[in-house]
Amino acid sequence: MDPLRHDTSSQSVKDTSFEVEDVYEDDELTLQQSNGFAEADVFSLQEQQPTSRDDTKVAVDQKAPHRSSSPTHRLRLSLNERQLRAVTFPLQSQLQILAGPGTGKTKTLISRVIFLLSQGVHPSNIIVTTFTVKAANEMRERIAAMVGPSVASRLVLGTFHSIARRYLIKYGYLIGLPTGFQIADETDALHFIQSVMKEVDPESDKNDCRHARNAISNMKSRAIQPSSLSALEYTTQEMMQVYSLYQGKLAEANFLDFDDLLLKCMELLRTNPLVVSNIQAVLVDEFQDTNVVQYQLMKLFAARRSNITIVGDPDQSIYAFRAAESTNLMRMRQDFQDTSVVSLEENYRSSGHILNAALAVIQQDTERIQKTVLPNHDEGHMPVFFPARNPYIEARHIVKEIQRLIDLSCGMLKPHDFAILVRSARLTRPIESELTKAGIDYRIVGGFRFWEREEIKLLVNYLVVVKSRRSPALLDIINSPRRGIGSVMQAALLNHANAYQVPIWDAIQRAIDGQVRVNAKVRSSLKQFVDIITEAERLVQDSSRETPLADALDYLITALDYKEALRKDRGDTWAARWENVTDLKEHIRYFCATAPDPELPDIDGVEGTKAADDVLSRFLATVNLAPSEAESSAFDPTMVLTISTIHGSKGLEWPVVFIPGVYEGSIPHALSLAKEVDLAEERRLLYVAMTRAKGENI
DNA sequence: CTCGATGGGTTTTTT
DNA sequence: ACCCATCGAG
Repeated sequence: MDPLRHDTSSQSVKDTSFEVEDVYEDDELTLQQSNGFAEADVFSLQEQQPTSRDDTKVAVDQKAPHRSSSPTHRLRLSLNERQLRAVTFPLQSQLQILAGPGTGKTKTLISRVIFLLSQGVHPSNIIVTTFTVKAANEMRERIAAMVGPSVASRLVLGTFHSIARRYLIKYGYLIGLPTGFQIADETDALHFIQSVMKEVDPESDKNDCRHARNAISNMKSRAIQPSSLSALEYTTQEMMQVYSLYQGKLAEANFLDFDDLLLKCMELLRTNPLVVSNIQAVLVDEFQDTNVVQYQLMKLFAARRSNITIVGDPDQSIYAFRAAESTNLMRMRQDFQDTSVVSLEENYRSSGHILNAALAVIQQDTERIQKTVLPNHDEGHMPVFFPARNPYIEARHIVKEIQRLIDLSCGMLKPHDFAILVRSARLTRPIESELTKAGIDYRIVGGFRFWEREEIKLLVNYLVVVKSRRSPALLDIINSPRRGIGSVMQAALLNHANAYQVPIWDAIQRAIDGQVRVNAKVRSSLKQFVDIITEAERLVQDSSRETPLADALDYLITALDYKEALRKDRGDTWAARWENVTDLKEHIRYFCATAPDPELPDIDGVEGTKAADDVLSRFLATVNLAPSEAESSAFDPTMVLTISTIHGSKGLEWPVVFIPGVYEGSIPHALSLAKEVDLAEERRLLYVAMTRAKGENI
């Protein structure tokens, strides 16, 4: 027998299961259950939502033949007692599922969704929020595997941000939001802040801007308005002024930043609750990481029936720096006095020794609420502590250990069974170079994200300019690749734009037309630049093409001679960068071929805006909200090891986990040493990292 | 004016 | 390793 495989049949838990068959056929939901939770074996319910008229496209699955003769979607879930109780908890109530690491949290949440469907709740009347886009996609896939893609695709499922965006696109006009708003990513936001900061404090540098950006985002996450006086307890008059001016700039350019998406959606639902009147159930994953605004949004989503299920674990709250408040758990119990709590205590993931070590870390927090953890595995191996003199020795040791374990297990452990989890993205460097020396492939999640890479951002910014002629993006690309438009020329253009109150794009046009004095060389460069953009725009809008967006990108890359530019400019890293460009091309082709986000259901009595959602805007929104890495599929996925920040590792697990840099200054981070609340978060961070280890009964 | 070379100072975590 | 400020060459 495979000694590394966890043998589930030895579980002491009572196995309970239910099956869903032909769940969705012609608007009828059928559930078949066995030895499960209800007396009736089979019952079916009419799709009963009068407020939803999302019936036009239902026929997709109709070609599925009848139950008796067809292969049916069949699902068997084995749940333990607590999980089952949570899954089948009565509707029209509030439920908190407190689930420690490795207790089957996601499985329980998914099963609850299936349960709700089986109870006749229409999928488009269920909102499920997840913490990342990746988690949302995985969840949709797993649900689709059980109930079919047409049901799964109708769930309103995504991050708070992406769901908010969908509501705002459709109903934003109700609160006077201009159509076609754009989402400001981190770079855009910083650009705006920068220009505001210059006005307020000409001495300010980039670091001050970052600081301001964080401070403002934190206020917005708490729903503090720029006009709020009480905010002065937190921050300075000056900062509030920056905040206020920043909001002005955003509005002027028709931008919403991440926080605005949530705030505007909150405003929308407060003033127009009808918009979510169809919603029968709201489920929130990673509840301990929601901020106040998200909590309010959750309540607003559920305003009609107050049917709320949340899953969370205060011990894994690691986003307080982003204004997440795990006290939302208590807040919810106060707001909804009948809230029930189910704790999942059985840990199916880690060995006993690992759990004990992890608990020893987190129990140092005296404020913490004690929790029962029942290891389902044997004690297993002791975790190893290796004191290293410096990062290079540490990296070498880790890589040697990985090679040793692979050899020792006779290839049973493959590189993809290993993860290296770091506190800060930059700590990966020595490790990367050791891995490269050893010839082990790795991928990095979090940290240097695909979409944040310079070459990717540049090309995306070209697309942004093609779409909107947006000034921040325009300034980013105007001299990249180098075309002789230096900072002085840029300042001149900017000046002209400001003086005449026109967009920078127009200033460029005027320079070409000779209304602004420039020398011939610059003029021809500008002309060339403008031509490239207009030609790309023509391609994007050419509806006779199959993949206009991908074609436009190809054109841009060729016209810019981007490969050559990289080779010339980027020394030894140009090849890797070019590879990223190839990945981007592939990603866009794939994107062109994929279906858009499902539309929100129409609500009787509320006019929705038909999403004028062309490929390019959809793509750009995806880039902003879902900076997931584009999986480079070139190599064997089992031969790839994972490097991730601890934050990025949440919800994942590996047989072997290394946590480098566990020393004061790294974990806990130097910037967190001053305050006990921050230290507590660092402890939880280490706890999360340690509990990623999937213990095996060897 | 632009560009490339040179040298010094640096970085938490992210939707 | 990357970002920035500075400076001299074209």
